[in-house]
Amino acid sequence: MSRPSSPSISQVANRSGVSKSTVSRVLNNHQHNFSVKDATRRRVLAAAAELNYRPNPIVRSLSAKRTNLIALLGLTDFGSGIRGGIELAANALMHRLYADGYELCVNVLSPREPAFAPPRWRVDGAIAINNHDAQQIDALDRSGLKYVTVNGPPGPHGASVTVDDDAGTRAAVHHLRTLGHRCIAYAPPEEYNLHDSLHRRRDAYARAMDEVGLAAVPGYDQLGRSAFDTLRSAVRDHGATAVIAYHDQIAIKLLRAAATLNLRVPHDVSVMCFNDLPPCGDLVPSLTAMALPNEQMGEQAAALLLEQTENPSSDPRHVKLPERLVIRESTAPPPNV
Amino acid sequence: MSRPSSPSISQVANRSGVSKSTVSRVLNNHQHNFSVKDATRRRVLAAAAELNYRPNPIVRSLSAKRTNLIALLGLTDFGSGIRGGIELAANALMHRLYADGYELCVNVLSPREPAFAPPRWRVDGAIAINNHDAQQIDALDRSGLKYVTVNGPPGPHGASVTVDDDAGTRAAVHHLRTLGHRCIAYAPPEEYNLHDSLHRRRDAYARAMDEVGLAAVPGYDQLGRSAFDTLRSAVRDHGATAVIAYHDQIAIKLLRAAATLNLRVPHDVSVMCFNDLPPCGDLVPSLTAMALPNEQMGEQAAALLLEQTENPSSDPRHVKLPERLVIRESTAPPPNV
DNA sequence: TTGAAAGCGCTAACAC
DNA sequence: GTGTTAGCGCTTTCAA
Repeated sequence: MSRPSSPSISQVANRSGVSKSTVSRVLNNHQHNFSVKDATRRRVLAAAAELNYRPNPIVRSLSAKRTNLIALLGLTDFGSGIRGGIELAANALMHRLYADGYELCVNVLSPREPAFAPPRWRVDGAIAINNHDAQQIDALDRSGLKYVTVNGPPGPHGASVTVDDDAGTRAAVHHLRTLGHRCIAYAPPEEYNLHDSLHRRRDAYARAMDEVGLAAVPGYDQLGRSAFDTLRSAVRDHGATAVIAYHDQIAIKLLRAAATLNLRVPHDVSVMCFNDLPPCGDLVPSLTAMALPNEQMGEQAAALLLEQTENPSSDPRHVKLPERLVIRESTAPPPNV
Repeated sequence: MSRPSSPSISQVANRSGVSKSTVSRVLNNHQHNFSVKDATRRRVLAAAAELNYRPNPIVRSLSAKRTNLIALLGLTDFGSGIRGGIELAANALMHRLYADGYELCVNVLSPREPAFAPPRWRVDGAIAINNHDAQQIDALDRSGLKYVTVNGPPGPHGASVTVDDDAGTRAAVHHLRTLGHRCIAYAPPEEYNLHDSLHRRRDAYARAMDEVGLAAVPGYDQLGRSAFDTLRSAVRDHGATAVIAYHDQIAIKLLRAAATLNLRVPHDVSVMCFNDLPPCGDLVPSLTAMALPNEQMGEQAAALLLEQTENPSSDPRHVKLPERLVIRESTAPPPNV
């Protein structure tokens, strides 16, 4: 309950024999209407270093115009033991922002807090990750804060970084078609989720199949079915020789379902998935995957946000990043070729 | 850059026609030296509700004695795309604290920030997750803050929740021994990490083998070797018929190594691992695992911390939670039985 | 080139 | 019962 003993700006001021204002101005490198004698600056910097002084970024935000704080929104829990690529994006993002002199602040975590509510302290911008729809970020959008959505639909006034699931799906279908497959199924996740990739990939599949003159295998739009049922229906009832899975987790279940059904992968049926995360490459057979550009998403998000905060009048940009086909063991020509 | 428009306590005060203090006292349910007319209380609550007022928890911590904030320390990045169980612990912890009226606050994230530095705003307690050693939490320990370490060694003045790797390892060896195995290897992770489980499990393995009169298979203490090399050496050079893996990730690589070496699991070699996380149960073969009590760790951590904060003179407690054997397909009697 | 003082949102000690 | 005021750590006017 005791006050954390980290040094305050007053202590630095005392130690260096100047006022708090001067300390603040020196440490923040103020140029406007301000200059210091070199000796003073050095004394201040020395005192700060000796005390290991670090300003409290949130207190600073009480009064400062610019805070160098970027809020990371959308983190309402720590994951469910199932990890997605978004962590990789968040890491890349953090490092990029840091390089530009910003810090990332994560909202206080509480089940009661709305997921994308702008923070209650002042920040220079916000990143909304994995928002399901545009409505979810309504409050953020109306706050006037500059923001970017990452891997979710953009809001009216924000920039966005998304992933080109359309092209990715087309490339996936193309890959399988080139191998000789003519009956290609799509496996939605076993469990509902609200992320828009759920619809995006499903619809992209239907479109891509249509484009190349193949019929979508029934069941592709059926949610809540087990991987086992999806695979059995696709292969046994509809003659599918390949399955594109919504993500790696469902693909792993498909591999197991195949084993149970005495189907060899890829000999009897090819399996591939979106999102190339561990352990995709280590499975037997290793999984062909449409890799998502996780790190690039983070970097782009940081870049787009900085554009906005540093040039407030610029129009928010929308970037769509390509996915990348990683061919491994789980896809091969169909049995009858 | 514009100030987020979230309402301040002054606005609530204006709207309800009372002073800020009264608003504060009503909303914080003060009892000591304070009572309100019911009409006033209702007006305040109504105004707060209408404005959707939420106090800024960090600003509150500037002056409040008690903040109802618990700091979560140790989160320096968002993960590496590889799942861990600690997220499950953190979730359980958050919900438990929330139920008791606390909120969790995550430090501002920055690569420059020391991992376990106590926050620079006032909190009622702290949780340090996955600390590697006691030294890492030195600053925290000296701060006088009440804290718990979760899944890491305790500090001199803090409570701790750990996992009984010793008993777990013994149970793993017992399981395999009961199946008939006499030559049981241990596979350390491919990549170095600093977490103390690295030594704990390795040493526990050596001890457990010793206790039942079996010889530890050489290589168990060799870090940085690939799963493939570990398995080949254990099976080919030393006749191992079973391998206990440090975690699920290395176990998955062992499965692949086995396939490459034309070893069937579990027919030729049994594989099991610590940490039962997805996709352990979905692999082919599904992995026998020593499950870690992730959620319980979180709950216990919250409980131990609350004990400390609510009864500051009580001695910090140390809880060690049991692991649980989950038998699946990847372990079976050795080939020659 | 620097300091004093006000103020950010909130709580707590002290009035009345 | 309720208001007034000081102060938490920091930045930013305004003065000098």
